[in-house]
Amino acid sequence: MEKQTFLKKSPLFYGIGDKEAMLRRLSGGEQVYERGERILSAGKICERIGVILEGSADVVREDAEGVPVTVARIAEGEFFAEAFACSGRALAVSVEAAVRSKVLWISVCRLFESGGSEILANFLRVFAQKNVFLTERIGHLSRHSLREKVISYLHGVARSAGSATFQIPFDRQGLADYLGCDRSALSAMLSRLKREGVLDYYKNSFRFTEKLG
Amino acid sequence: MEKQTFLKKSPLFYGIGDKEAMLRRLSGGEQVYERGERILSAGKICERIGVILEGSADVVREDAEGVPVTVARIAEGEFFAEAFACSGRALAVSVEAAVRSKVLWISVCRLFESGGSEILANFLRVFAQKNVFLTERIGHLSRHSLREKVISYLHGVARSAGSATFQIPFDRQGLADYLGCDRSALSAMLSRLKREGVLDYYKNSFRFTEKLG
DNA sequence: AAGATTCCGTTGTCGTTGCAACGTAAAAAG
DNA sequence: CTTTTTACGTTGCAACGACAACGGAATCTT
Repeated sequence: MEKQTFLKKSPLFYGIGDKEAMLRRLSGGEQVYERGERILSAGKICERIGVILEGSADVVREDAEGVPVTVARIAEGEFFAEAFACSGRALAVSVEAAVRSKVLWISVCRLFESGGSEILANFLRVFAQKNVFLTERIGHLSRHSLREKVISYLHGVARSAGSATFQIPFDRQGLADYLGCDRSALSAMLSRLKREGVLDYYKNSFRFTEKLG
Repeated sequence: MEKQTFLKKSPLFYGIGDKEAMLRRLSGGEQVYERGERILSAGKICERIGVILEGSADVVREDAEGVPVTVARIAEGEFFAEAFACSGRALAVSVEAAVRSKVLWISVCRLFESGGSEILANFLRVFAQKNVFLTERIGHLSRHSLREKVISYLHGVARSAGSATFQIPFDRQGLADYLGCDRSALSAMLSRLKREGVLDYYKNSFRFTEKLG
């Protein structure tokens, strides 16, 4: 992805007149990382937001026993470390290049000091939206049984779609990760709900058989 | 809490020269709500951020069966609806006054249009920090067993404290809610970890007996 | 001081779910 | 077309955890 493409498509730069000039004001440089190379290390303070222009990167968290676990993948055009950089908190995760990747860095202090109100407003909107998504996911994860987790999630999607028929953006493994459960347990619960007549589904298309809350 | 106290203490107005003038620019008015009165309704678009100047409010979410569940309480000096208002998304929750309460409203469009860079940067920092907290909680909630949830959480606190001895800001029920589990199951797990020699604790004071990851 | 209330740990039961293993179907690679 | 890989569902099992109920300790109230 070219820098121009990113500038054009990213909500961070939406409505900014001279996007390239703005990026020059905010730029913290570009850098290429080889496959497997460490981009950011947990525990460090990061003062830049990273944008993946080419390639992809893995977010790695160390669990309690010190075993590294990949918790997310950053794809082309997406960014990372934004919350840590903007809040000034130490990184809780590390980031590694999954393949040879080009990263565009955005300096947070320049954003705060020489960025305009428009771009700050854009960042605020993006953060607020992410906030809503995270809170939503917490709502599902907080349920005490798998059945409730699944129904809570599917109802949420149905409500967003405004219809009892809807599609989900996950495959089974992805949904299991999102809901913090086992894939096979999820499959079993889905077919149980189908058997009970609550749901019907085929692949990623779902339909609530009963009335919608 | 007086408006001046809020302005002085809130990170939203940190470093703003004339805080009162800024608030006048952003103000969406003040309003008093009686105990039990609906402040915001799920499904609506909200264009203001609410600040509780006096009293407290409950955040109520409707579960899949339509049963209202209180998911959080907003205390004096805290704010609510900020993520929905700033992202422009419809409210996923309702807010009701827990007691007779006074709410200060902050207009988001004025924040975006006539607010300065400084205050936008403050909001951005606050959102980013909340983002980090939410992500942290998701990390704990995503674990597949209660044992892992508890250890993940406690290790996180220990790491923040930089010591194997630390205090937690929850009572047992509060921690159970945070981790999405049953209180008695949590108690049982804690005493099991103590019995196994992993942990030691008394009330809210904890200590890891083994090495810290 | 006595009673009421809250908080916490324990126990027992039963449904649940993580986990490993397997089979099938579809998709991708060759 | 054949082989390989990936995605899903199913099953069995053992461990787990939600839930209810209880008792004790500490705190608050009167």
